Amino acid sequence: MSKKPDLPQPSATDPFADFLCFSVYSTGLAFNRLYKPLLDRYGLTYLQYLALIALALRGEQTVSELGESLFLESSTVTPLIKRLEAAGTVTRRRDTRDERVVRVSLTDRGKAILEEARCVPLEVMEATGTPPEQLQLLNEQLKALRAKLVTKSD
Amino acid sequence: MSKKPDLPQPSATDPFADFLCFSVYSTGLAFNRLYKPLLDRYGLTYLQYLALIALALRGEQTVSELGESLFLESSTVTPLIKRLEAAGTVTRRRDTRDERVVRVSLTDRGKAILEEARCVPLEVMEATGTPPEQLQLLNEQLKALRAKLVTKSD
DNA sequence: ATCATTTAAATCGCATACGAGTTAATCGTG
DNA sequence: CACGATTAACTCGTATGCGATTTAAATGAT
Repeated sequence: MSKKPDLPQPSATDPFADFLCFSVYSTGLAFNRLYKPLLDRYGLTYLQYLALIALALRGEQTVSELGESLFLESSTVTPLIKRLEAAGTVTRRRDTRDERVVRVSLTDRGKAILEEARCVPLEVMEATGTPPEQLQLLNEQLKALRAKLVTKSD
Repeated sequence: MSKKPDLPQPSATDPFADFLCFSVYSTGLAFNRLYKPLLDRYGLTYLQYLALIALALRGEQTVSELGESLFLESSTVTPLIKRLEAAGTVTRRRDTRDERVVRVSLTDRGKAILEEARCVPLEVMEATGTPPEQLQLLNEQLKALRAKLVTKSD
């Protein structure tokens, strides 16, 4: 009677694993844990590292723009960049045209640290033991999903 | 001359977007933001909600086991479950056999709240506007990636 | 020009997150 | 059974994260 065979039902024994939001969440934690000891050597946290990368690749940005780059609110970005400033890796300076905006840019020291840490993401990607094209595909899927989620939360 | 055409090179103009770890990170933030207002009605944070789900689907767990379920350290789980206990959604009780371990379980109130919030994940999944089978595929890829990352960070 | 509105950044309170270290209970080996 | 080693949970300090509010500056409508 065409009864359904036992297809490789991914997690029949553990329905908790089937929450996509949880997989995204916990994979993020796993990335964080893998990066942490590698970045410790440069005195950077995971988020601080991402912020420096964003500044390196996109250039000087206002606090708001950096928030958009990192998908963070200004209430998170402000203390973040203050710590980076204290560490001497970025500069904050008020726009003379519009005193409300603060422009953030990498210092030479920030650039130098990024240069030293150049190999870190490669190490992490190799640690995944997954072919690059597959990682790239996953990245594209996640970006598409993120785009949908962002529009739904305004 | 079979010159490569302009294939849809995903992010030729924005290399920052090509960090898989960042896509995972920011998609997690996007999920959190989408869930937050929906869970507010039940007095739950995103993590508290995930913890209740884990307890509902896997049953009573020790603090360590719940940490493994959620991929969290005990230093995160302990305050989390204390807040849930204060809210009356879980109980903490010392194992009589081994006074070191604390067993966590859902209260009736916790179960009732989960029941009320039953529709939330569906709402979120619908908000993605993505076919379920595609979400399922993405979930499997992420779980595989997470497994690799976890083994590398011990 | 004045004053309500808007806007950018910062501030505040709360809840994650983790590593390092602590405490208390159990285990293991003699 | 004694006692060092291990283990489970907890505590503490630091760094995210966000929503709500605040502050200060720029805008805009009359």
